[in-house]
Amino acid sequence: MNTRVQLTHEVILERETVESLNPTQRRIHQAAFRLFAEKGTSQVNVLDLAQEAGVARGTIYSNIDNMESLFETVASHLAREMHERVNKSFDSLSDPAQRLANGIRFFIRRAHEDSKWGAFIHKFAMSNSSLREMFSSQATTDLLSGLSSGRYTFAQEQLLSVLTLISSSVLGSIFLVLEGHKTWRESGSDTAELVLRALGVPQEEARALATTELPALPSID
Amino acid sequence: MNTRVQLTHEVILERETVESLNPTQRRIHQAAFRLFAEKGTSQVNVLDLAQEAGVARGTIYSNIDNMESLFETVASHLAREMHERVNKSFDSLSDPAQRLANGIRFFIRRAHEDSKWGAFIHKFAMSNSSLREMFSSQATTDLLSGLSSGRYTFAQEQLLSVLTLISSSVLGSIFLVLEGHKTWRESGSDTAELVLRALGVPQEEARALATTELPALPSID
DNA sequence: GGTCAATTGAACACGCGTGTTCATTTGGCG
DNA sequence: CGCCAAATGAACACGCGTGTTCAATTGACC
Repeated sequence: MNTRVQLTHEVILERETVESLNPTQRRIHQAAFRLFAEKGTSQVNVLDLAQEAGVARGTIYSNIDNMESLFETVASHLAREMHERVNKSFDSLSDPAQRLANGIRFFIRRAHEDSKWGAFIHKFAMSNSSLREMFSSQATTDLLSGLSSGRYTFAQEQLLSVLTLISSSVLGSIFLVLEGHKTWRESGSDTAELVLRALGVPQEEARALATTELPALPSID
Repeated sequence: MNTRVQLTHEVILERETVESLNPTQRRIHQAAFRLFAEKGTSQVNVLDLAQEAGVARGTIYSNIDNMESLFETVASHLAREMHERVNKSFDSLSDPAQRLANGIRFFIRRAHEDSKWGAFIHKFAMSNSSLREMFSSQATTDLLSGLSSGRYTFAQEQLLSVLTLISSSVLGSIFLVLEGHKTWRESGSDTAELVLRALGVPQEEARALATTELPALPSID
């Protein structure tokens, strides 16, 4: 029972029937999220999961198929949730450069505020397709509109390289914050500024865009 | 029996007595390198390793202590080898921006030429300290000298963020190449150009520096 | 109070990987 | 040829995780 949702730039994410999760399943999924973030997929076993969820081992088996699909569900749920909240926040912003700067900083701030979330993203953003799509669908639209409005100065053929630069530096920055080597403010502003400069935004302007007051992430519904 | 080696910028790598590896141990280490690259640390078991090395299971146990130290040895050997070769190539280059561009492209080209190497770097560059040090020690010197010569225009306090941007975008680019989404030439030049622009190098100059003929990596001894 | 679905937790069989031991074989070298 | 260190591979005990079954318990709801 899945419905398909068309996103801004020909990227498709599956909408899971999250609503159909009963309380027990929700606890299991939340526990799984924490464990995956801490230990990585291959290190999470059923017993740990049961204990973390405060549930008996048998309950796990009667509520999930296997670890793999559980992980997939958790990851795509995460991707969808973040994607929607960021998009919602973008409703009030038209400047693609400002949106990009804010997007970058949203991710980095959230990794700071919820280190489990940050760890999860950092571990799986490259290997999981839902998360990868979240990153690229988020940025592609704004990159293209920024290009055509002359705000960015890179070649169309470099789009994929630019996308990769953006997502990987966000991940690197999240890592920096998680390890405590930088505050999220510094790391977020620095990364946003550097990325904008790479795209052709003049230094002073890039700095300004990267250091505005960052609004709170809207919640969904 | 380890000797310490002082690198250019107060970064220390251990010199293993690689020479002391007998032929059997060398085969085991090389097999381990391949398996770690393919499957990740936690998925390599003794039986697989023995088969890949063309050796009996008992031989593994009498030649290594455990997987963990084996991995550590392999990783730091890799870091040292690459570090030395890149450094050697830099002997003939004085421009920090040209060195940085070439360094970035060396990594990406090598990942293409030896996909096992690329996979290993991509998997472990962030989590292994030897590999992390290789990245940062490689770049820090040139970043600082480029800063003081006015070639780069970023703030000293952003050094760590810049280092992170560089290493993570190289990793992202390696991923792109490994997945076959881009050729190493495009991906390498794009990444080098984008990074230089982020540091303040004007677009045309950045493009030129990122598209020069890339020399072969020197071999060591 | 009775019903029923969900949860519990113990028991079981199974596979896989570890690390050790050891009798046997191999192959290089004096 | 004989020596000896290294390599072999089978056997063993062990721990851990899986996935299944099932009788007993819980607790929400009518």
